[in-house]
Amino acid sequence: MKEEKILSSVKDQQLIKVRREQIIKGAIKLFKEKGFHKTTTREIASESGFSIGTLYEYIRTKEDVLFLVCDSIHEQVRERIAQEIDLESPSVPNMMKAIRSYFYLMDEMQDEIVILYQEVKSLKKESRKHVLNSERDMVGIIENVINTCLEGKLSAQKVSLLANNIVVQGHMWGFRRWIMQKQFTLEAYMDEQLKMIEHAIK
Amino acid sequence: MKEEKILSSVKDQQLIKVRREQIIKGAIKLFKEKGFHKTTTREIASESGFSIGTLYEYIRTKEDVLFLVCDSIHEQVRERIAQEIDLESPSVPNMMKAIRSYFYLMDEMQDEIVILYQEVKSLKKESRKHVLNSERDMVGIIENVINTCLEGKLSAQKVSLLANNIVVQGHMWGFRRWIMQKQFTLEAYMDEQLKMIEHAIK
Amino acid sequence: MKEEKILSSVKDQQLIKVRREQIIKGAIKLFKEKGFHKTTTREIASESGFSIGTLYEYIRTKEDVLFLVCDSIHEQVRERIAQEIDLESPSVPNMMKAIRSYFYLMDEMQDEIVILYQEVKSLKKESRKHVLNSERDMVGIIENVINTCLEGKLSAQKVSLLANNIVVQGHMWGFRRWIMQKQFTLEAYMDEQLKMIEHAIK
Amino acid sequence: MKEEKILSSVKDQQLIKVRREQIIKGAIKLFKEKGFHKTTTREIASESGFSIGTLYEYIRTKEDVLFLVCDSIHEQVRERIAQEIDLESPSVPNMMKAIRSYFYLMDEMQDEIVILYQEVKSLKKESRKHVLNSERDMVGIIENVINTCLEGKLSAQKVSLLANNIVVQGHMWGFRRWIMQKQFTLEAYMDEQLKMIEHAIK
DNA sequence: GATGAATGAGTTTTCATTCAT
DNA sequence: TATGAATGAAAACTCATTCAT
Repeated sequence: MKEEKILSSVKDQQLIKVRREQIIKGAIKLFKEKGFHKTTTREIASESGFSIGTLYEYIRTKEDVLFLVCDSIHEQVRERIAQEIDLESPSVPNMMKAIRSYFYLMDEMQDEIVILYQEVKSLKKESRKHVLNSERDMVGIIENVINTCLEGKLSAQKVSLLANNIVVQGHMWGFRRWIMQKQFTLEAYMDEQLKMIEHAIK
Repeated sequence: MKEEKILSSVKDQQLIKVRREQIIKGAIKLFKEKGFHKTTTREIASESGFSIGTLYEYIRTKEDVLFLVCDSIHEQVRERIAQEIDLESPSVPNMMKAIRSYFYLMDEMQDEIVILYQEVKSLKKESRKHVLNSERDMVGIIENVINTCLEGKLSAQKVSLLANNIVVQGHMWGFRRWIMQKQFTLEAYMDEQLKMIEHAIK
Repeated sequence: MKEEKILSSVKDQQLIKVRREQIIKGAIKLFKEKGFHKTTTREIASESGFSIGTLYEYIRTKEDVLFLVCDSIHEQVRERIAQEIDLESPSVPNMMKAIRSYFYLMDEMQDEIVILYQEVKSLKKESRKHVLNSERDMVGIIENVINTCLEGKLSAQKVSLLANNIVVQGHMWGFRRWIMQKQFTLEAYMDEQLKMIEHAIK
Repeated sequence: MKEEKILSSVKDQQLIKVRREQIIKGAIKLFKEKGFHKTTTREIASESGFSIGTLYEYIRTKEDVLFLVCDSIHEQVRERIAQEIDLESPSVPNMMKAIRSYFYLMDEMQDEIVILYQEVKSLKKESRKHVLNSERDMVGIIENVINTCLEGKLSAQKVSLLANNIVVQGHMWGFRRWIMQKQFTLEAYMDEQLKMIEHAIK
């Protein structure tokens, strides 16, 4: 992980972890409400439960908070997906189940996903790269599910495209909620998308 | 359209149009490079070729510029699409041609699309609604193509979902360029997406 | 008068007079509502019925407008007072009648008087002097009434003080309206003030 | 008092008090010289001895400074008057002494009084109301002196009018200094005004 | 004479960051 | 380690004034 690269003047690693979790939690709440730019460091500090001075003991710049947040969101997604996807007995139905789990997760994490879509560009090159790599990993996980369940029936390119489509379809449920969630229930949305995917892999 | 709702202290409507086009052009260039928040009104003014005072003769607030930009992007997309889509002789191949045209357009307008994805949330409710409505219109156009070419073969819901998928697939070529354009040429991307769509409508 | 000292690029003296009257009328209306500082030259121009460019054909600076206004207010007071005060048959009752006339006038011109109290300090030294001289003239008129009617019964100092008191009592009916006009009708106010003045000159 | 209603981002109440006193002192100096509108917040900050950023830690808007100043002026007057007026043994001579004290105070605070006359209108409704109430209190104090010393000899209306006259006569020594102080010494001014008052209450 | 678009210096206000305690 | 007062660069926006048409 790259989080360690963010410097802190505090020595106690355990404390750093605790404080940063507070920061991430507070910041996500605020970013959901008003976005990164309209949130001030003072607000982040107070939402995190400590003073502005203390905040700056655990980060160097406001952008560090954004990085921490983006990284943490990916971390959460990764963890949850790892828990839910079961590739013990690979099969098309199990692949569908996995995708369904992913969609459920994306529904739960809508606001977080929107943060990623809107604020990643505010990261410096280096951090942005790291975050995009996490995103790439996510695609890799889906690709892996597909490959395992379809036993190489599809070309690598097709698998990659399908995986990306699935990932983005999960996102769009959230970032296009103003249109998708007006016309579909989550179940209907998933059913229809899955049907199309089934057609595509036949 | 809503552009007219942005007040200007200048009376000459023709001049307003010309100046606002300058503003939009300058602002898009800057927003592509550094985003809305990191672009200053002074930069917009000077990139547009006039003084800060003159800028403010044609807009009320910085947010007006963002609205002008978002609206103009949709306007461009709409115009171009209208030109290219030909529904005289509806057929599946013509539908594919239309989608291909749309993908080409999205390729050309990648940066603009990214602006929409990242900055629309900075608009006030009212303006955001207007912009999202333009987006809805875009989906409507695609739905129309599908319906015309498939002669009602698919349910309304399926059509809507398919149209949204196509629209977003056009966008993702741009906003996920760091992953898609590393693995696909534009042609390959379109070919593969179109194949999947063909499967889905069979 | 000093109004002539304000330069204009227009030659036609009659036109200058007409335009400046428009300016004064418009400006007084605006100054009453929002004060000198919060009124813009654009507003003055449009309230006067012409363009900003035309406004600047008849004045040099925004301060000129203020001077025009202050001078005009004094001019109006002077004119009206001259009309109303009749010193043909001097007597204490006639003096009281004159003071009463003055109070009525001050009641009518409350807002204008408030402008003087609040904005004269924004004039440049030169113009301020001129305006203060008009004010001095006003005191002179009242002194004259007193002297004529009391036939020199009071010392010059007493007359001067009494005149200043009367003048300011006229003003305070307006600039302390939030307290005076809550407790007194204009008639009651005048009656009581006149009674006190009568005591003082006995 | 209402000063507490002005928000500060600083927590230390004692420090707020100290800093605001600095602000008030600096601002009064500047307002005396150039008025509220021509004084910039930067000038206020530097005159107060700190940076513009620090100024804004103790106030919200420039208008807050004006309110602080107006409120403080009334506060000073109130304190000083309370000290000087002695109603232990009420009598006409003691009343005269009290008025004299008030006149002395007004002489000392001329510039401050002029600030009130010229700038109160720049306060928002709420703050203006508060300041005018302080002014009403001042009248109340004088009324109280009169009532106590004259044991109800005069009607309530007469007392109110007399008190207002006295208050304004105190002010006019300052705001009409260009005429009064050219013709009277402070002593002569007070003597003559007091004589007239004596006539009035007989 | 009249117009109104263009100008840019100047103003208020914000907020990330630092550092003494 | 934690605090929060101090800082000042930077930003949006205004408006008196000019001048070409």
